[in-house]
Parts: sequence; C-alpha cells; structure tokens
Amino acid sequence: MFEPLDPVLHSQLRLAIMSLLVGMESAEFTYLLEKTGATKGNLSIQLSRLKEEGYIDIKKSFRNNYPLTSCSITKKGARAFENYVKALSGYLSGEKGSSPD
Amino acid sequence: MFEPLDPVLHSQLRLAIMSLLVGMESAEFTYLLEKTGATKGNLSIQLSRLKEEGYIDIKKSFRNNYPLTSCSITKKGARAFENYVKALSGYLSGEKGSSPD
DNA sequence: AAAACATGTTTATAATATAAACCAAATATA
DNA sequence: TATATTTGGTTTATATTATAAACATGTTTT
Repeated sequence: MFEPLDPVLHSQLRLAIMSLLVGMESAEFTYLLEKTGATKGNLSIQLSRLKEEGYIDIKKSFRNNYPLTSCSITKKGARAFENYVKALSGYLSGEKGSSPD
Repeated sequence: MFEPLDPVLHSQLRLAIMSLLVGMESAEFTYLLEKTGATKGNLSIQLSRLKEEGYIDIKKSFRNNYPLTSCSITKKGARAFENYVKALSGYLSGEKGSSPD
C-alpha cells in the first residue's frame, strides 16, 4: 500500500524543478529560480543532485557574455517522476477501511 | 504555482501514518507498525512529532497487561492533510507551458 | 529462575535541506 | 579610471530529519 518514495524526488524543490522540466524542452537557471522561488544556492545544489542521479541534463554555455545554465529532463528522469506520482497517490487517497480497534 | 509543503507532512512515514488515520477512528501502534513497515523507533518518533504538532491524539493504556498506544487524527490534522494534498497536486500536474528558452 | 517475547522510548549517526557567504566576470556610475 | 553594482552562479556552514541501534520495562513461557 505504501510503496517507498524515491528520496531524490521527495524534496520540495527537486520536485518543483522536475514538475517544471517535465512540461518543457529545457529551462534556464534563472527561470527555475523565479518559478520555484528558491534561493540560488539551494537551486544550484538540487540541480547538481538531479544531474548526478541522471534525472536531468545540464548544459553550460554563454549568452551575452554571461554564463547560461540550461536544464532538461532525461528519459530516466521522466520515468522517475511518473513513478513517484504513482507511488505518492497511494499515500493521498485517505483509505476508507474498517477500524482495526 | 508551487505552494510551500507542510514540512510536518512532507515525510514518508508521517504521511503514511496520517493517510491511515484519516480513514479510521483510531489505530494502535502495532497496527501502524505493520501497515507502514517502519521500525519501532522511527514510528515512535514520528508519532510524537505528529502529536506535538497537534495533528493526532495519543492515548496510552493497557490491554492484557501490555502497554497499548492508540492514535487518532485531530480536526487540525485532518485539515492539514487535506491542505497538503491540495498543495502537492500543484507539483504533480506536469504543467504544459511554452518553453522559456 | 532463566530465557524469550511484547511494546515502546531514547540515543547516536548519517543524510538533507536551506541559507549565508563567497567568487568571477561584466557592466554601469562617479 | 576607479569603484560600485549586477549577473549568474558555487561552496561552505548549520539546522533539521530520518533512521537504525541500543535500551527499558514489564510479561509470559519453559
């Protein structure tokens, strides 16, 4: 009934990042920063974690002389997100069972 | 879009406990132990945390000479659970927006 | 009486999330 | 031309969490 929740995704910020990325080709650091409302430090760390896990790709380049960090979800990441949502739904249903007492 | 998630409920075990309790009058320690698959120590601590937060009531008594811990959800806890589910749904939808790049 | 069981709690440790401080380069300003 | 500010991040430090392991207290069995 309570399948274990992927600890990588069971994080407010990482989940928000994945939720955004799953719906678009790619997103920039500053865009994620604004949409999630996170601090830069936290965002930086959680992006690294997601990349380390193979859930996203990170492409670093320059635009107008400034660094530009672009993130996109991987197949693996998309699958993990889907599984997480599925597993989580088991926790949210508020099961109507008979009282065990 | 990404409302903050109640940190008290954003915990695998605490969420599982609440999910069970929301569907029944009350549940015993050993029942929760079996249903959640948690260790006794972890369960004990997370129950204390939920009580401390006013999300559950804990009634200690004896049955057949053995200690018996019974837990039930409070109004406040039920509301918090509902709110958590609502807030979380904002993270799971996989928004289809135009790519910002 | 000794060993094993029931029902938890407390303590110690490892992992996480977060904010704060830092850094390097680019641009604006005095 | 200094110097101050902005951009776009990374690193470090700290507080919180989750978890397992050890402990406690009494009960039942042999």
